[in-house]
Amino acid sequence: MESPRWLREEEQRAWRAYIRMHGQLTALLNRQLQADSGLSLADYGVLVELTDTPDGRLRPFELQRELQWEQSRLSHHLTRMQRRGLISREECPEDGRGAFVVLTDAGREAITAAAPGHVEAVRSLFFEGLTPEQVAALERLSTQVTARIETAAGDCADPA
Amino acid sequence: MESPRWLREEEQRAWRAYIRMHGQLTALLNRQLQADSGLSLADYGVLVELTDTPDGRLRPFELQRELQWEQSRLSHHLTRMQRRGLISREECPEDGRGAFVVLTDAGREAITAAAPGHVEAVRSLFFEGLTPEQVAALERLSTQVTARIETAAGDCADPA
DNA sequence: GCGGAATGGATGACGTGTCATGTACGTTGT
DNA sequence: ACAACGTACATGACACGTCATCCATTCCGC
Repeated sequence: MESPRWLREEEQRAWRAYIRMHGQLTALLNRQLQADSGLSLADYGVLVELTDTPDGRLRPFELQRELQWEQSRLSHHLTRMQRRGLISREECPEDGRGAFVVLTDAGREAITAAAPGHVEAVRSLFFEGLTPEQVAALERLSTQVTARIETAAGDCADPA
Repeated sequence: MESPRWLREEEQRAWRAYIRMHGQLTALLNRQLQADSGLSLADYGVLVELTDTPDGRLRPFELQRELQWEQSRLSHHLTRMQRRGLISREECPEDGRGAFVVLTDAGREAITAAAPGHVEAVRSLFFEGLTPEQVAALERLSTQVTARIETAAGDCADPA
């Protein structure tokens, strides 16, 4: 505790570069998506998950597991998407507490229209500047960190 | 345009892993910072910039350049930080339009108290899981992408 | 100097995210 | 059977971020 173990200089630089990169990247992606199709990245994520299921319907808790969102964030966001007609909610017969989130036709059209432009933006802003080795390294790095984070979070929630 | 050039599978995986990692990471860092010191990551960023100057004062547009924030976001955030007593605003003598953002004593105390815990969280959640090569690779990758993004953004703002 | 453009900054409206809490239903143990 | 607990989800309050817009001042060409 005496000396709080600052970051080494390379770590500082890497951290700042990373934070800056992510901020710029998501800002641009969000703007592109919003301008071209009226969707946010958050909307896009929800719609992708729904589109990935055969019948375009999921329980909120399944969506939550996939997106790794807070429950209340998801609930609020679904309310807003419902208001805009992108999804609808239905009751769940086999669990009186539960619900279903259902992709509407408008929702399916929106994601279908938005996807090509978004994918193209991700590619041109991000992947086209990287070598395959860098892409592989990024995946490894992200996976390692995520694993580390999840054990850390588990520790404080479930301290055996 | 005919076929919208989807991402390759490795890219898909890397992208999803990256998005997931970043979400979890910032969520945890934000929570830790908030719980331990009542600051958000945004507050922290502003206070760091101010602390990095000799007299703890900056023009808003300088802050904006460093943080790469939207101008109105900065303005709103400064208003909130001012309301909480972390900073104050002063008039700028040599430019009648301008202003100064000044670190208050409370602001300096807050960042001083918050920094060790935050740095430790960044280290333990992020850097301790990575090799020096990975850190270096991350910095290169981030720098490359940022450069790419900035030329792209420049292009559409200033199309010669 | 004067009119127009550019710059520094603030603000209101509105969508978004978090925390704390509420509610209703299911599950489990006795 | 019923109390206790857990799970699925919603909600209100409030902080945060973006967009469009506004105001004041400075800069620049004439």
